[in-house]
Amino acid sequence: MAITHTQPRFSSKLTSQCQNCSLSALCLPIALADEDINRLDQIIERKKPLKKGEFLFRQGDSFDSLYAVRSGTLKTYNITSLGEEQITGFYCPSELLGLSGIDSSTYPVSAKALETTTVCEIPFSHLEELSTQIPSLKHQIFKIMSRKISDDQQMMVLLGKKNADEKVASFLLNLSNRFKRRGYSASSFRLSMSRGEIGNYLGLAVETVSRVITRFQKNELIHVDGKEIEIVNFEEMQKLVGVANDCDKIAHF
Amino acid sequence: MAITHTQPRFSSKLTSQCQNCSLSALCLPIALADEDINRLDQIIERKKPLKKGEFLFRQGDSFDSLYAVRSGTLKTYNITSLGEEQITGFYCPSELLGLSGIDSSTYPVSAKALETTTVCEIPFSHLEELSTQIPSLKHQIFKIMSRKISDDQQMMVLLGKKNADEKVASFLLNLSNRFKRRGYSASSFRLSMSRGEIGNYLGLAVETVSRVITRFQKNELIHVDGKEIEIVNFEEMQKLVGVANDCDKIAHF
DNA sequence: CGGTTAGTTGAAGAGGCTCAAAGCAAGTGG
DNA sequence: CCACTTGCTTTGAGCCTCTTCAACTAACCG
Repeated sequence: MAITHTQPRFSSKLTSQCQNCSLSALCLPIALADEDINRLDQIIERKKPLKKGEFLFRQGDSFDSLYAVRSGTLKTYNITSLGEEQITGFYCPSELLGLSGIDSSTYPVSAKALETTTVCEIPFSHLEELSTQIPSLKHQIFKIMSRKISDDQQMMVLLGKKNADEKVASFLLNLSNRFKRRGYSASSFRLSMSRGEIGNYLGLAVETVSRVITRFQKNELIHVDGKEIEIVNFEEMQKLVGVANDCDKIAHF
Repeated sequence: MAITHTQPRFSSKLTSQCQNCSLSALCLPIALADEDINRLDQIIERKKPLKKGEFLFRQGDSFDSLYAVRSGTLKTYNITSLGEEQITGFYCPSELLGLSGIDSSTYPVSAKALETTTVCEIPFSHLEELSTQIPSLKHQIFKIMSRKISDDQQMMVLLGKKNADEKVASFLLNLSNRFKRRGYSASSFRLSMSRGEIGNYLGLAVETVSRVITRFQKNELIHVDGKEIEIVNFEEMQKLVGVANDCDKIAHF
């Protein structure tokens, strides 16, 4: 489990790892009192980094923990009856994964690192126990799960109603917003997933993704260099998406 | 709010409405002790029936309550930037709706009755409070939300990867399973939604839905009479879906 | 290096959409 | 009780978007 808790736990001077963490404002501890953060901090295990391609958990593994991404990126996916992979989400730093495992006591998806990735493991039984003692923590969990539900429903709209251009534009703007939230550039970032994974996620063929991205570049909406993306014309991109989607959603977070 | 609580509340002889409700095994109270069910029962308001087309709540309304369907059916949908409706779910008796509103304090979708419908209103602040006192209730809420998340992800797979036949077959088998769970026939049921609404939900044109259903009937997979559906050949239907989807998911419930 | 994987580009084809029209059921008013 | 409206469903025909198949390039790695 490789935890490095060398500091006395309830010292009022020495802060917990959660308090030091640059993601704490986005992650679970939001709106918790200092002493509560310390209690949460105690149940969290910092795991050693995953290398690209390694599993955090596999579809069918028994569910024990939620995970918060500290650095890197993961994808979750499940294997369809035909043996093909279907990606259900990408996870960036500060984002929580594993929520879908609570119900069935096994993870219904696999989680794999797209690059070197570190996570905080949050044993769910401890979290649940702690949430009994800290109502605001429980509230926070409800909110996070609720948000996941409405985000997924936006994704359903995207998959059901949008064409290839709209899908790719939505995807890029969504990533842009997620980077922005944690203080990185909204206009310039690196895709940690392949074109194939983007297509899989968006319900498009690889070739279509490639063509759309190339066309966006020709029309000077974005600038592309391999996995490096720069969004040049935000207005046009948002017009493509239909303005009212991802951006609004991120705004009220 | 038109509640008809004529019985003394904590009598050990007179059971609560939740206990009498035929849906209690499927709804929230599952796994609660009798006295806890009574406490839950107290915060629940039975609302007067909604007529077809009436709103339970509207996109943007302030979020106060979850709702459990007692009878009838509802759809949830949101309005895209182009002003078109996008259906995000259908809700049958015993199913809970409103979960996506917890995060943002307003409902991100509208809920409209597809036929005469009655619901139980569960004020969320009360539920949350009660869940502090009853850990198993809190656990139950986590599970329900988690299940919603994994169901929605299955839906994303359906929308992203499946063709028209597979979508319609999945939809019908999913409904079949939901009817079965609450004791109705799995093979014979009535669609409370129009072809247009099915198409909207599945990301298909009305015409396509109509054609697929007609073809299923020709191939003797189902028998159709307007909104009445009878599934004749389950094996073939499940082959279409890919076997491993909805059915498995329902099985481990 | 040769081998492998990821990405791009072109051409052909299919699945589902759009448009248009007609059938059908339920309700409304004369 | 019938004519008319209204909304939902079905069916046909043509078109368009995206997929599939294939070839080619670039990058990466033992």
